[in-house]
Amino acid sequence: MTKHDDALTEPRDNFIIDAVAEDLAAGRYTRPVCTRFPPEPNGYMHLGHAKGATIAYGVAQRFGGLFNLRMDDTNPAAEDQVFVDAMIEDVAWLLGCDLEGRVFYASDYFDQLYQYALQLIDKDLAYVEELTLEQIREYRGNFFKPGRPSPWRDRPVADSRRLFEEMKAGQHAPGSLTLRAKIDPAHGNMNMRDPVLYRILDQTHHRAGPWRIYPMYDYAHPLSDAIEGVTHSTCGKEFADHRPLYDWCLANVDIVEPPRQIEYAEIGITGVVLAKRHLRKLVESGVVERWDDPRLPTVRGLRRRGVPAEAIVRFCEELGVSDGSPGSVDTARLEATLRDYLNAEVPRVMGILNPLKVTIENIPEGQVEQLDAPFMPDSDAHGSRSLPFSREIYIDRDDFMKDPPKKYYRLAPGREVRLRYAYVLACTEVIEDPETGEVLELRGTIDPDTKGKNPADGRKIKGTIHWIDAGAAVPAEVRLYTNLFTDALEAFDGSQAIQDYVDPSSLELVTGALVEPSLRDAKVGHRVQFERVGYFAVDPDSESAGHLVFNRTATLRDNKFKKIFKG
RNA sequence: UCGGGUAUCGUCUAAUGGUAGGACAGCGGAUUCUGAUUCCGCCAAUCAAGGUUCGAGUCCUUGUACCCGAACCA
Repeated sequence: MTKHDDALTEPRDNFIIDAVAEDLAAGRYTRPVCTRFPPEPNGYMHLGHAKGATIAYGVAQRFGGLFNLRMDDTNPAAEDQVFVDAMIEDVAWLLGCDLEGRVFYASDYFDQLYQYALQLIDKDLAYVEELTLEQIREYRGNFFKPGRPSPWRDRPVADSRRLFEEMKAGQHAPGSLTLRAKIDPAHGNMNMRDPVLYRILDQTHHRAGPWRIYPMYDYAHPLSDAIEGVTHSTCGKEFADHRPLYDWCLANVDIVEPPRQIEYAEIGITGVVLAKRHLRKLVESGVVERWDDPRLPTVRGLRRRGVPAEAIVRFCEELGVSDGSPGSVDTARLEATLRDYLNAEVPRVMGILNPLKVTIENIPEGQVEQLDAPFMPDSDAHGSRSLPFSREIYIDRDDFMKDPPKKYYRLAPGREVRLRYAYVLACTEVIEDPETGEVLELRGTIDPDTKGKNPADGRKIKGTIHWIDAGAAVPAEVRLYTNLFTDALEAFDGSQAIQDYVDPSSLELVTGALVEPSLRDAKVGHRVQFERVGYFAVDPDSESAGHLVFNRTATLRDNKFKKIFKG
């Protein structure tokens, strides 16, 4: 079922797995273990969803069971088919599976759900309410004040049944009537104070068609789980208070071996905003262009940035599942997992963000040497390519300094560096703009006896830099991303405008970059490491832009280098 | 003030009455034709107070702190 080799095969044991194992041992279910990921199709999938999907999928995998993707599409006012399609695509990509026909819709159960509601009415466990929204709220009380019974609570069963049928038939105005469970108006748990089961909506369902009554989450969810044969229904702890109602619904209609809801602690990520309304605000206000902006924590955004699905899944798994109180992990954790994956999997190439020309005076004009360079050092994993090398090359401006500090072991006047996979280069001359002092070009010589070996006289070359032959360099655009938000986000409590926390330099556009010739026909999505620079992926814009566009997926760690300049 | 939940290194997470462990972050060092990777080392925790027990992070009592909950949203 999965295409990911290592990531999902052996999820770590956790308290959910223990609970499922206990249920199995106790013989609670005669059907196979089945879990589900139940997004509402009213937005794009993000990291928070990814964790939920990973957990549910992992439990199913662990027990050789089934995994359902179910659209919790019970509120047509908020939902849309484009989100349904996007969600299916994202989940399939993330999990690396084709879902094998296991995509379901709560809206497909509307008829069955209606029948169950009739059962509740007939058992005098549900009644049709005539109170308005405001009245219901007032009657319900609050945390400190118990609710009191609705005057319609003891309406005869036959009346409720007739009214409910009329609601379905569209004979009552939206908001005029609801169906309520008859549980306990004064219950300590607010969810149990005669919760609304059905409301009338003047909406046609994007999938189910011309319905007029729509089930509420608390009613539709447990029954949808049961209808699908779900055994274990995982969700965030914010639903723990809903579990009694989940169980009540299942216990009072005609259902055997009811599914079991298990809540785990949702976890935040520092520096990341997941709330749908804030994400939407960022898109609508134009802070980011689209939902797949590589700075967004949406699955589409991460994917476009070059983050592999396996890395996301592994991140979710490494986080673990706990029933503790929810906290926040540092973004560094995501990056660590990402780098770990990329480091092991991605080919090395050379790319220059800010080119500086170097003329090598002891190479004759017109001479081109082909140098063999592996795509993965010390490994045959990706084979190798041939790099042209001639009199004119480019290096990165960051790799040259006129007046370098002591520990700077790259190029400087009179100093030597190793050109990666080539020769040792000495800088003999710096050509500057006489007015601005800007370095225009360097001249130097190579030591011809240093290909594949160190200088014979034993001198140590401490630095190695990347380069690209001037005649073969391919122009490219590079987009450098950092966190979308400034550190001020820490103080964000959800009430301010999220746009005010956006870091305007979170995207840096580099238009004059150069990449090595092996990348000329790189496909969209292709991931590489520009040696010494970072990890990059080819952006879809490459197809329309007429040149290669790379997104920086992650930087390389640079813990030692920082110190050279910061003392 | 009601209901539910949770307290373990800075962070996330193990330890199911028997050596408090791992990962991330941080800090040292070694190796390196990527200042990457890799390797080694260091730092660092059981919310508090009582109790049960040969033995408590785990069980009990009391207290404290934090999270969630008052849509005809999910």
